[in-house]
Amino acid sequence: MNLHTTQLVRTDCDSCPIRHRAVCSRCEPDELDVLETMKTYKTYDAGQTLVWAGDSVQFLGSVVSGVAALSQTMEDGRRQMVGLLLPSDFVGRPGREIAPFDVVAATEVTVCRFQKAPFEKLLVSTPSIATRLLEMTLDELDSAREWMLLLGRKTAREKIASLLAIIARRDASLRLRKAAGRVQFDLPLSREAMADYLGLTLETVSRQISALKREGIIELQGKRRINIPDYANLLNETGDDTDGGMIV
Amino acid sequence: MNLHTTQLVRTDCDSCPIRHRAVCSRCEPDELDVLETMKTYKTYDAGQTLVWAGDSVQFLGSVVSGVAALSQTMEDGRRQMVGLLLPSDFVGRPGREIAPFDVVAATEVTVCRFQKAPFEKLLVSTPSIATRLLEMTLDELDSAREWMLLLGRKTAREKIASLLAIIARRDASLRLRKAAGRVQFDLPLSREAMADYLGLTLETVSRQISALKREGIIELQGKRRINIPDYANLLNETGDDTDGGMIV
DNA sequence: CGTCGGCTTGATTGTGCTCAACCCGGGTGG
DNA sequence: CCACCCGGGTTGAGCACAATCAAGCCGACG
Repeated sequence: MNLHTTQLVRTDCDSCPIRHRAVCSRCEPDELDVLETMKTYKTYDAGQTLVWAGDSVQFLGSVVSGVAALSQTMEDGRRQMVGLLLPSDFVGRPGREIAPFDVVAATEVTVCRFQKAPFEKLLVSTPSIATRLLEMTLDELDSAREWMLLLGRKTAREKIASLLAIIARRDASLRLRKAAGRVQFDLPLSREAMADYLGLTLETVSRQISALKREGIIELQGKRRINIPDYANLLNETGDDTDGGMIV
Repeated sequence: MNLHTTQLVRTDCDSCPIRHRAVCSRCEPDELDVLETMKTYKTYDAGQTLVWAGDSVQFLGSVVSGVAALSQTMEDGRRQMVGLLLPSDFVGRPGREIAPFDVVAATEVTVCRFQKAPFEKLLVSTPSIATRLLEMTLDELDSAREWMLLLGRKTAREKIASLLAIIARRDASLRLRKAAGRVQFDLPLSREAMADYLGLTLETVSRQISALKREGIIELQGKRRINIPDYANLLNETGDDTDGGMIV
């Protein structure tokens, strides 16, 4: 479990990298002061489980850095990822005692955590947090529904292209640019994690990545570094409206 | 478009069948009075589209009776249903101008509607509505994630069994009973709608239903009336934890 | 140097899709 | 009243895409 890597730090909300996108993005300075006294940072190793499905939930919070995966496992071992938690995304749900899904760190992950009960009280008394959380939840619901189209109707090739396109766009927006023309980024997911997310086997993932590489739509440096000569070509392979109606 | 069937009615919230489950379930009498002045009922024919994806949203509201489907279509015609709206479910999302998905009546549907802008104002000033909406949205998000497991990892047979099990349970809960032993109900969906929901073709849906019938797990009276001799047997075919960990 | 985990590639299989014919019941018009 | 049509559903034959089973590659690390 590598507890030695777990850290407890406290930093200023003003200088927080996710300040403008997280649950607290609409908070007034005095509200932030309250949060500041409640929060604790914790960092998890890649592969560590933050929350087990079925366990009672101890804390809620925001992903500050790294990537975590929300997933579900059937008795016979079939697994499906049902959400990717990226920086600024919210972990846990107020008002529910038991966690419905596993939360696993895909990379090293740092979370800004709050005890569940105090945060729930805050939610009632602080509309700026409640409203933002509602907004974020509605966005996540839309993403989940987009993902349902991918899982139900897209081909393996389209699934891979869609995932790469989404990660590319997200990565671009993180450095405040628009994904277009030549783009490159690091995959935060292993082939197996991609398979779990896309509803495929890892062999199929590997084959489709090879195919896209063979056709020059993507280039690889090592296993994880992806280089896209022309983002538009990649979008053509996603099966989506090429003129950007996609939500995520 | 059968406009002649469209009705405008006004009824008392106290006697509303979805009073205890809808967005308004936590409202105080005075808050209900406000809603009462704002609401309008409208009934749609089966097959009618309540909202087109991409159009600007005119209203929000609750499904009072009937079943509506939320769905998405790709340019080449592939379609995926991404949500079923049943009585008490909320239609539309505050804070978004453009509808991301089509909303189509699967059966005749009656909706209790509010103009978007006034309702959004109410949302800010009335925590009992905002809180309830957050809770409902979180529940829907969980359901969507459950559905992702089905779409990504279940076999055609498991998909059909899961859908039937869910409808059976829902139907039972509507008449305040638990699904167990012998159960029967009407399918609110055509074979095609089932296929759209399950990420299958209608031929596969038909074949799997025939297979379940052949094996005595279900019985049919006509095309739509389903009779389940033993609900536990059906659950065995869903691929889920048989001891009821399922959410929906 | 050997091992191990993550990944790639190959051969084969099988589930669900496609294309196509047909059935059935209800509604319509001659 | 019957013939016809039409939409929804069923069934069949063949195929294709992704899963499965299996071997081997590559780089990191002890």
